[in-house]
Amino acid sequence: MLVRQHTCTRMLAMARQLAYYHIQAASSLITGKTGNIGIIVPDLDNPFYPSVLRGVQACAHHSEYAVLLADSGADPTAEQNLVHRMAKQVDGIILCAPFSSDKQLSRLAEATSVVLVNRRLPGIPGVLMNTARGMSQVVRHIVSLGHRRCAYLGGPRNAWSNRQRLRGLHMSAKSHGIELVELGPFEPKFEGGIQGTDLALKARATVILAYNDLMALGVLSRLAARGIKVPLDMSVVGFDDVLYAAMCAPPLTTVSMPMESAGRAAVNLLLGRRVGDSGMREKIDHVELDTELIVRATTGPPAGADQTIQRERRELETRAGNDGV
Amino acid sequence: MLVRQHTCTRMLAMARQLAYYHIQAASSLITGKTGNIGIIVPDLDNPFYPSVLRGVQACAHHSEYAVLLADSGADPTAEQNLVHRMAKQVDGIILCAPFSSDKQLSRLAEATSVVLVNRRLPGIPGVLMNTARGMSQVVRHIVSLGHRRCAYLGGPRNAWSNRQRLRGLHMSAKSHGIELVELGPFEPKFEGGIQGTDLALKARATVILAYNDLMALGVLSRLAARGIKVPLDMSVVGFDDVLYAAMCAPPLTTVSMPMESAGRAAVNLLLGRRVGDSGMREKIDHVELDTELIVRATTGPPAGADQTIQRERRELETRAGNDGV
DNA sequence: ATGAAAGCGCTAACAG
DNA sequence: CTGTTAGCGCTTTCAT
Repeated sequence: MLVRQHTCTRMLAMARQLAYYHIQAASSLITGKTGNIGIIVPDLDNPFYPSVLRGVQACAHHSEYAVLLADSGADPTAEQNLVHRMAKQVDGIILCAPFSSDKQLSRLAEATSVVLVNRRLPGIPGVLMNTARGMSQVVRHIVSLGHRRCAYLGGPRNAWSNRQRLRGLHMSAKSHGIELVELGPFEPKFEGGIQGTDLALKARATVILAYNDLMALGVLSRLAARGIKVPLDMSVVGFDDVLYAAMCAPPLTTVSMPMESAGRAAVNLLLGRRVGDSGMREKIDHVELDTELIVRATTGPPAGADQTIQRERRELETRAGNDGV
Repeated sequence: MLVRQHTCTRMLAMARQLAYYHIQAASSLITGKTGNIGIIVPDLDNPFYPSVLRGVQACAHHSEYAVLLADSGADPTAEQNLVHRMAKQVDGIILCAPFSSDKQLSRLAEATSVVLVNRRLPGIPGVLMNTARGMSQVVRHIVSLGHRRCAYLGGPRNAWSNRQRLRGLHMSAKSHGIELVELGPFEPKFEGGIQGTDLALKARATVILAYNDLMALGVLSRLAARGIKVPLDMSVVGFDDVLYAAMCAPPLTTVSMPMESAGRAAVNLLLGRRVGDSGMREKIDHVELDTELIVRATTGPPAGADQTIQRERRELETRAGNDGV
């Protein structure tokens, strides 16, 4: 396997001189490996996806893979086509497919090696985010602030992660005995949040939990327009921790999703467990990443609680005074 | 070229039966066309680039091309490598390269067919955005509001578009006789805007013009933290019109850059004027897209002007009253 | 209108 | 350890 220094240099020089360059297509023809990995996202306008894209891109390039990108526009049919079109020129596909049915996905997984992001489906590897954990942190947080009635602004009814979040929320809400008003479904965008706000207000919730940050931003905007102070008169919490969540006013309390890590994990999964790899070793084909509540400035005690808290504080002071004397 | 109906159906049936699918790699070997186009962006975290990516993606897929994506991390060296790595498996590359030198870019353009986005370089096709136009609209807008002293929060010193914006600003400022305080360079991000704000305040500007929206958002945040009302005590205008510019509070006055159109235009340029296409026809290799000032809620008359305006209004009323009698 | 054959640049298997 | 060869799936050209 060793080659003399001299020979090596000579070869390199010759290669350069002939302007040689490796043509992937030719070798792929015979090896069957393309050196590409594909990623399909439903909507590049949602800052969530550029973030996972970033992780995918970084990790893939680190492993000398190129990245093929496609935007399905959240349309399952388009998604099908894209996967099939891509399948021929990639070694595997990372699929962000919140809307396709399980059956559709299973069919797709036959065309090529795929790993799902943010969706669990037995038999297909995937990277998941433990939203139940984040959700339970949210509930404990708002309960500790004194909230008793919470509105959830739902995302698309058939989005897997929406069902997931709702499930986590129901569990936590029940175990903490808080009332849950379930609103929606809404478009998981700014406008959806605006719509949901008025409904939540009417439902007399003291805290609004939005399906994602984009919606939460809409909530913030609508609340401001209606002269409702955050977090004084209303608390709001989002989901995702997109870039803007930290930049808005007031900065948004939200559950951070490890989007970039998810992208990296997806690539590793894809590269570690390939299609022809019918190993008997236990397939470690699911990765679960933790989510974390990030408390910023949009959550506080409910309006009613202020007086309670002030009363308590006064009592404490009085007592302290008494003790002092 | 015609084939009988019967033969056609038979072929199709056979193809299906054999689970035939076209392998791009094989044909690319002989035709030299890969059916892919590449795009290299400096930073996926800047919402600007996902937007052009969207345009590229949509347009490419419309033309049956696949899209190879790479993130250079704003590093010219990485960019060089990426281009060379990509060159072999794409028919052309769309390059968002604000930081590379002209010489570096020229060298890259030899490796494959490239089109530049947001950068003019004779000899290399590119899609440009007429920032001078947007900038002049900005200046006219703030002058008409009564501002006389404007701070510009500069982006990276060597970013092409920063130099471009500055040039446009200088021209317009001079012709309208407004004072210009040039600050920076700053990181073209939220944090950069925060930094710049205090400087602009100290410089007693009544309007802050940020290199991009992300910085403008930082300005808004810092201003709020310091209790300075926008647009009452300070006006701010951004650049780009990213998604969030319309969603923040107050909504940001900004110059909209046609990012998605730019992506589409880049693809068309690439596909229309290919490497072997040494036509004598005048090479229409530059596209210029218009930018437009979007006036939202962060610009208003300067603090001092309020009284002036009120006085004027009073005078008008008085006169009207006199006229009426 | 259809069939046959050559060869794109590479890798893998085999011969020296 | 080095050199040779066959052939991956497709397109193109040439012959029928």
